[in-house]
Amino acid sequence: MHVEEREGIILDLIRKTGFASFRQIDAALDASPATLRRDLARLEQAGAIARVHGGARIAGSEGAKTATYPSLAGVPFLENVNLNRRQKEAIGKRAAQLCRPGESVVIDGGTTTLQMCPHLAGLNLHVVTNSLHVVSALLPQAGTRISIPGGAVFREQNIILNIGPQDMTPSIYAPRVFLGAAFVGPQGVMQADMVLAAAEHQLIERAEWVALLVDSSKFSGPSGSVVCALSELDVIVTDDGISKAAAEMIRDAGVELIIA
Amino acid sequence: MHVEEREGIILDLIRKTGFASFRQIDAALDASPATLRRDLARLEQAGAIARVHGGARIAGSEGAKTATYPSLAGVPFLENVNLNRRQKEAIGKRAAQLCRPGESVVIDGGTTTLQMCPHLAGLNLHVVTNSLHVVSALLPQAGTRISIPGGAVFREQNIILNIGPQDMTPSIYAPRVFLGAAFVGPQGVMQADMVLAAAEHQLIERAEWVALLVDSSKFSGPSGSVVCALSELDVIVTDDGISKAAAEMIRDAGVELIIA
DNA sequence: AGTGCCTTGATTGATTTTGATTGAAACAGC
DNA sequence: GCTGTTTCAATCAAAATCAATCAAGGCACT
Repeated sequence: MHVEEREGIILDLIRKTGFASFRQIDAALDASPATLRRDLARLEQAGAIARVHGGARIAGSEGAKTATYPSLAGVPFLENVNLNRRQKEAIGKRAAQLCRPGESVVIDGGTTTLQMCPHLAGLNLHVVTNSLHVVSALLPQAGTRISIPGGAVFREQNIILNIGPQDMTPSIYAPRVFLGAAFVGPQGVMQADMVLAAAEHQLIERAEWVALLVDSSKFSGPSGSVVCALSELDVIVTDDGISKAAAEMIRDAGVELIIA
Repeated sequence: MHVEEREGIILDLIRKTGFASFRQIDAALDASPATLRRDLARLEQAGAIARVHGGARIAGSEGAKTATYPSLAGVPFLENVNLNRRQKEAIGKRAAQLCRPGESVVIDGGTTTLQMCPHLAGLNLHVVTNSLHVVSALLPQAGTRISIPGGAVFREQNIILNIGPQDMTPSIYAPRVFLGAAFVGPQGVMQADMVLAAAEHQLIERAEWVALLVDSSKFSGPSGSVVCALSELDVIVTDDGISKAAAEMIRDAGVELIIA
């Protein structure tokens, strides 16, 4: 565990709700309190956070004493990359095994689906994505063909979205889709924000097979904009932290459940 | 095992996740730590990576503190970026002045046109581009809208090219085009490679106004695939190294010549 | 073969990071 | 106010990492 890695996780923790107690940070990271305090001191020095007795909060939010809601809207999603990173990596690796060499797949944007990318080298896939992060991650893989839909770039979500009447051109259509999501509940798959929900809807509306990649924390939490119903999915890949109730809900909807 | 081979493996390792610890690198390569440290020092000197205690990460991504956009930093561009850099910067800056606030423009890929990007902040432009590098450069500019055509990503050139029958969707059409080129001669504007030539042809075929950005070295050299005739251009922006003969050729073709 | 140059690997000591300990400071309850 | 508990900061020793130096080996060229 290195300095930057720890600082990234700490920042993610703090940005998640605007505040993180020292105990939370200590529980999340495997390092001595002294080291964590030094990390906090560095981050404070850099102006990224403001320390208070017992924890730290986002710098520049002095006025907002009231609890801020966990909001993904407007927050560049890369900040969540380090959250539950271990699980996301496992899920991404497992999901990559679902790919068949040479086929065409759609990879949605999101921090979990992004973790598939390192494991796709050598499969000679044709990847269709609307995520600039995915494009960036796949560029070094010489054997992977990349196609993207045209449209406007939305910088908060770092996705490309065609908001006109046209949809993805048929020439870059791929039948199998790997989807990410912010929350999953009985109402279906959800995204934190309408733009993302619309983007994902574009991706799956003509799909023949849809896999959802989510870490188990996504099965509880606030809700958002509905992308699709659970029954529209074929597979869900998640980690072993999933509750029995959630697993049952998934099976009841007729969706295959894979624990990475 | 040669130097370049090792450096390539190290770079791949680092690009895989954006960071690689020294132990990982040491485990992956059969060379002494001293040699690997020398490799890292060279790569850092070249600006490809940034070393931190315990490892190294991609240059330009300042940890999780600021890395919010997908960065193409570290993605191989043409070696040309630093070639005639002074001139290219001047040309880019001058060409940016040709933009009118709020308008829609097309910016072609290439090392010269790329130099326009830093000067476009605040103009509230709508930029249409097929270059991933341009997208990357414009992402931090909050006021600049970015649109891209759909299609396949060509990694050598880092451009998006629609090779199907469809062309750029009308909704992201922009009438004024800033073009780059590899070579300019009496036969017209040329690119070193057919893919690039085809991409640029797509860009200008419906343009109402075309500016060509080239440093003066481009007026002599080998030729390539023709993109368009000189007479199809409206403006050429170049540096003061241009020869009298070339300047005359341009004026004879009825094209305005701007020396940056 | 001999020379000079470059790359590599090993050794050493310096620097950085880390975890534990201790005393000071802040907080909560009475 | 006062006291017990928690949190914080400073210090120190151990471990890890880094940089500098030097000798050995490879390669081109004479």
